[in-house]
Amino acid sequence: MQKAFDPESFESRLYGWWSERGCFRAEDESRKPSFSIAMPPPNITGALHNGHALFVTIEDVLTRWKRMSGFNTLWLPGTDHAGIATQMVVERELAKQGLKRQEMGRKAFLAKVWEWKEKHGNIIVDQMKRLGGSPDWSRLQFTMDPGLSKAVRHVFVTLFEQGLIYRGTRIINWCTRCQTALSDLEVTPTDRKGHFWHLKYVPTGGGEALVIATTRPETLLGDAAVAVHPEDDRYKKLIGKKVKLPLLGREIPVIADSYVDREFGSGALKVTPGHDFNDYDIGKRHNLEIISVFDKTGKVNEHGGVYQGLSIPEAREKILIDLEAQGLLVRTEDHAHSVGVCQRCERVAEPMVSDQWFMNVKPLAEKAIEAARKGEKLTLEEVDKRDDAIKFLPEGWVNTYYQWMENIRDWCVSRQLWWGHQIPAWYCHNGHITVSRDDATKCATCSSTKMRQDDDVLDTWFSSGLWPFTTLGWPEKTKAYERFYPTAVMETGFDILFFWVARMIMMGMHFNDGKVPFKRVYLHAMVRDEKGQKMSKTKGNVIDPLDIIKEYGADAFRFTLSIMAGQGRDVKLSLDRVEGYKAFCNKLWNASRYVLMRLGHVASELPGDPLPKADFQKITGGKPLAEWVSAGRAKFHPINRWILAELDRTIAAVESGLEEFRLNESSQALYDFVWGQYCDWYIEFSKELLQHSEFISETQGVMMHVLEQALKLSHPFIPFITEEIYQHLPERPGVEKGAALMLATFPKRNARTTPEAEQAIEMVAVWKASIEKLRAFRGENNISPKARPKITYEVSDRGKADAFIAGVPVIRALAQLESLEAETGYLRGNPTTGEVLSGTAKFFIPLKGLVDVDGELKRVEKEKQTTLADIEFTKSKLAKPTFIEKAPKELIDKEKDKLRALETRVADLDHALGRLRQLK
RNA sequence: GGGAACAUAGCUCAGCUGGGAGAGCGGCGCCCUUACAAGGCGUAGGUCACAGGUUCGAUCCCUGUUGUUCCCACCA
Repeated sequence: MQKAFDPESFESRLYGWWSERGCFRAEDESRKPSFSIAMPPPNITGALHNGHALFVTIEDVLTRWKRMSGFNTLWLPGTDHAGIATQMVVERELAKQGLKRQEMGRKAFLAKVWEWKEKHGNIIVDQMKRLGGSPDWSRLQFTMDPGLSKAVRHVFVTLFEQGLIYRGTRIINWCTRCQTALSDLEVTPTDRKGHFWHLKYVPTGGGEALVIATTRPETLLGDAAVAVHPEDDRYKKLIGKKVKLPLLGREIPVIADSYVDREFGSGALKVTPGHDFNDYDIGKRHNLEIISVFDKTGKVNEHGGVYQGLSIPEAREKILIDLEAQGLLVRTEDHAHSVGVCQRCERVAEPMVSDQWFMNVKPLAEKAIEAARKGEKLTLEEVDKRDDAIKFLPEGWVNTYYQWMENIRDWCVSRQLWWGHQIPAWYCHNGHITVSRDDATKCATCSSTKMRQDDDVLDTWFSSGLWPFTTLGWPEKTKAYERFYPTAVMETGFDILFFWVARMIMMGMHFNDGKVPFKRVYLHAMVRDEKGQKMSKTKGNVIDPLDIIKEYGADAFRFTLSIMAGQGRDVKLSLDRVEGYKAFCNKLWNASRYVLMRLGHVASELPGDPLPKADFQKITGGKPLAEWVSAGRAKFHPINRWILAELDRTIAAVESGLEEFRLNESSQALYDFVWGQYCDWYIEFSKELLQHSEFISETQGVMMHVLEQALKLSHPFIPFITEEIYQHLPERPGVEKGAALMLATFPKRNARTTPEAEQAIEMVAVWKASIEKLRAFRGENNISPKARPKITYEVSDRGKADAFIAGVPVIRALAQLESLEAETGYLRGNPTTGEVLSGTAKFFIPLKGLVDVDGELKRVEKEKQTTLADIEFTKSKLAKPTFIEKAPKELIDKEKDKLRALETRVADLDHALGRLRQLK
């Protein structure tokens, strides 16, 4: 092993090695239980960002954990064609060569997109590999693969046959730049500074003009009426009368509708059914004419009179000038309001009336709500066992889901794009529609053979909504489908809860006999920068995950993401943290080197004390280490028993964290164990233990076993470094040479703590406390780390004498003492002796030449003060009659014991103070 | 307008349904001790946003206030 941890030297080598050995493969036929995750397919236009890194990490941790735990594990990867996004990227690319999609024609353009896809579509796949992701790449799917496309058609046609998909003329959101319809979700409300213009509408019969406020004066071209509230006394007499539309002079009626808010503006509303959602509804109620005045490119059409041909902003400007000139503009005020913009290009989305395909999702939504309601009442384990319930994690999201689902509206599924699944509907020259799974050549109504397929494609989310089952070969009843549907968990970002998760649940249940597509939904947080701001190119605060990997290694990055991915919390990515966890990897690396040296399998750099080369065949008598440990651990040295108990505790913590997707808890437990226990204490203890021949082989065995288990336990989080170290481990019974850690068995928690383990934990706790007290004494008194004092001890708790004495050698070693012997009366009472008390023992330290008396006086005085405060606090607690009456007995006894101990302590401190003062 | 989450050490966060607050980074001091200076040891630093309530006891449960963030919604 190299001396320094250098992730670049092994990451890509190991990934290739796993891949060659088929470590990522899931089996269609297997006796093992199944565990499956459908990967949220990244867009083919995407470059790996931190959101991807987070989901790859989380899903890979789960996948690797389940794989090692004996499951036939499928993590199914794929990519999404991402209709608008991809089409825009390719169009931009072509524009550089002076090419336009409209001029090329559909066929040639699509050929270019496919070409682009072949070239760039898998970049993100390679990037996911850099992170160590372990999906079954042999099953990689693309939303426009033939199988999936076939399934999409099947779904569309089936829904059409069921009357759930229909073609209709309705008001929809339209992007004049992308020139396509958008669903409600693809329009993002954005705060914009605008104006409120107050316009005059003059009644035809004369009289006072109506003043109407609008933020969009250009829409007056399409006004079909003016609406007032039926109870509004100001306008009552005008209802049924007509007013003259400014500029155009068309006469429009004044109607009464209770939708109008009397308090808002002037209380009169211009109604433009062709270009406003609410006005469209009002228009329906009053049978108003729908006048569309803008065309698909956002220009005024032939209904706009002299304004025809102007763009919307141009028309607005001109209209305002003209209104002003005619004295019809009463006043203008600033007005901040929210407008819907196209999610992709950020241009203001126009409500327009248009022919589109819609899906009635309400009936599907009801069942999807039902599944979540069931899941809410069940535990995670119960949900895992059935296929009709879904559990949300964090639970709070389920409310957001209900809110949307309960108010769901028909989904506009057609898009006026070329890149995507073309709608399987054909029109004959008589205008009949034929919807068909195969390319229609004959009209179903009139048998005409002059057929033309609908130009439109489906919303990208339509096909991704089918992802969890179409990727398994559905509608064919494939083995993969039988084995892996429903999937275990859907892990993705909350930002696509409605776009994707909700639709998968609806579609999944509808097309799979009510079986949910996944049993758990785990919504992870957003990755933000360290100040909590969204990362964006314009802010310039984007951290490229590939740069992080390059600088700190994939493992350190993964570990950072895991430990920061507390449920539902934002992940504030800070490079300081990544650096800290790289240090953790380095620690693990070096601890492993130490172990290998002590096993004699790596040339020791230590002068002298060569240890025998560990022969595990001999040490364990041919048994696998785990068996040898569980058979013999009760009789091991307390230090070995203790670290095994700590390991058990860690296994339990890691596992329970993983079960509930609390990756932060699992990784924190690993960190604490590896660094805080194994490295800081066990390895230090072992240096002493290995000096005693009777403990050498036992300690070598335990040291090796614990390292191996720790590597297994950490592997899902930090796969590369653990595999690399694992491959350096010496031969041992039960482990095939060259076996991959990735496919090793995940540690199982030990049944329960035995008395022997309890005893060892207690003993080691006493030793650690003694060492810490002695170190603190040295630190506070500025005793040089190089000094090796000779000190003595006296056991204060006779019952624990043996336990304490067994630890004397390690205390001596870790507290850097020349000697630690039983006090024989020589140091006690000597005015130059310092005393350190630690629970069960008292230490006597000759101070002469080591310490300055003033410093020590200060220290003791300070400790006395805090102890006195503690006594005060405890006394007052015990003095309360209500506490004595109502608090549990154990607690009261504990408090009383504590008080006694504190009082003894104060007496000792007074004693020490007296001595020190004498010394002065 | 409706809903949700959050507010704990200088910074980033733990604290898993109540019994005297923890970690990492940063700070300070000492040490290149034979796995690791990407290290070791020690140490400082908190009225757990604020105000009430429940309780013997509240960072934790309830109510309100303030602040931050997010989602949903048709106010022209």
